[in-house]
Amino acid sequence: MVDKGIIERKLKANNYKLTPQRRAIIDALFEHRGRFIAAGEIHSKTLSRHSGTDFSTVYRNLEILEKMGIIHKTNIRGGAAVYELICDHSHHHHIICKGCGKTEIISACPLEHLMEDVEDKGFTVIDHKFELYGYCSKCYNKR
Amino acid sequence: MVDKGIIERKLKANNYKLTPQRRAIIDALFEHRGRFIAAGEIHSKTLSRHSGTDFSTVYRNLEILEKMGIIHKTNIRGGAAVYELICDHSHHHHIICKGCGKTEIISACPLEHLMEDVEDKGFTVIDHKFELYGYCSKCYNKR
DNA sequence: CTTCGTGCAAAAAATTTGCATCCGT
DNA sequence: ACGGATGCAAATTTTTTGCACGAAG
Repeated sequence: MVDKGIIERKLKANNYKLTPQRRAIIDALFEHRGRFIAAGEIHSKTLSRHSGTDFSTVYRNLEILEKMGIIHKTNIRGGAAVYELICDHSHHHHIICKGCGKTEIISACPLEHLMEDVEDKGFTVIDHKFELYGYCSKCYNKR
Repeated sequence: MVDKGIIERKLKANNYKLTPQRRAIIDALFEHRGRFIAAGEIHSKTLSRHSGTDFSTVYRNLEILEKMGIIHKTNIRGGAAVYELICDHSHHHHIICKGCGKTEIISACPLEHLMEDVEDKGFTVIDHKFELYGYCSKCYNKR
C-alpha cells in the first residue's frame, strides 16, 4: 500500500463508494501513518476535513477498512482500541513501553520465517501483527 | 510460567494480596489456557468459584495481571477485548480467521530472530505478541 | 435508479471510578 | 493494625444499531 490512491482503488474494487466522509477518514489515518490513533481522534480529525461526520460513520468505516486489511486494530492505552494504517512501503512493527506507553518502530519482520508452517494449516494469511512489550530505558531505571 | 503457583508467588513478590476473588480469576484464566477469553466470560467463570465477585474486581485484576506480564489483552471479536494467560511451557501465537473468527495455534515464535536489534534501542523486552490474520479454508472458498 | 452510505438518536456494551468497608499479611 | 482489595452504585467511555433520507456510480 503506497498511497491513498491505492486504498481508494481497493475500495472501489470491492464495491465500496468513495464518499467525502470515507475519504476524510482515510486522510486522517494517512496523516497518522506510523503511529497508533484511537477512534475518537480519528473522528475529530475527520471533522476538520468534513464537518458533520458522525461517530457511527467512523466506526462503520474502520470496520470495513479492517476487514479489508488496510488498517490494524490493537489494544494498548487501557480503554479504547487504537488503529493504524498498514503501509507496505514502510512495513514495520512496534515495541511498546509498559511504563509510559511510548512506542518505537521495529523494521524487521518475522513473518517470512514461518509462512510455510502456517499455510500448511489451510489458512491463507493476509495480514499479521507483531508487537513487543517492555520498558524503555527511562522506565526501566525507575523500578 | 508453569502453573498457578508461580503466578501466585509472582503476585506476592509484588505486594499483591492473595484474595479468593483474585484466585478465582486466575483459575478462570488458567482453565482457558491456550484460548482467548473476554472479561465477561472471565467474570461468569469467576462467579461460579467465588460468587459475588464484582465486574470491577475482574477488571482491576486483569489490569494488574497485564501490567505484570502474566496475561495478554487483544482485540479480535469486534467489541470487547479478549485476554489470554501467558504460559511459557506452551508458548505460542495465533492465526485468526477474519471470516469466522476461528483461531488456531502457531507454535513457532519469531522473537529470537530479532532480540538483538531491539535491545539496541534501549528497550528491555519482557513480552511480545504475534498474530496472523487470514482466512481458514472454509471462509476462503466462500469468497 | 439502485445500492450503499450517512446522520441522527438511542441503546447497548464495555470499562472505570469514588467511597466505605473488609480482609490478607 | 496497615494497606491493599472488594462490593456497590453510578458514571463514563466506547461501540453498535435502526431507520429514513441523501448521494455515488
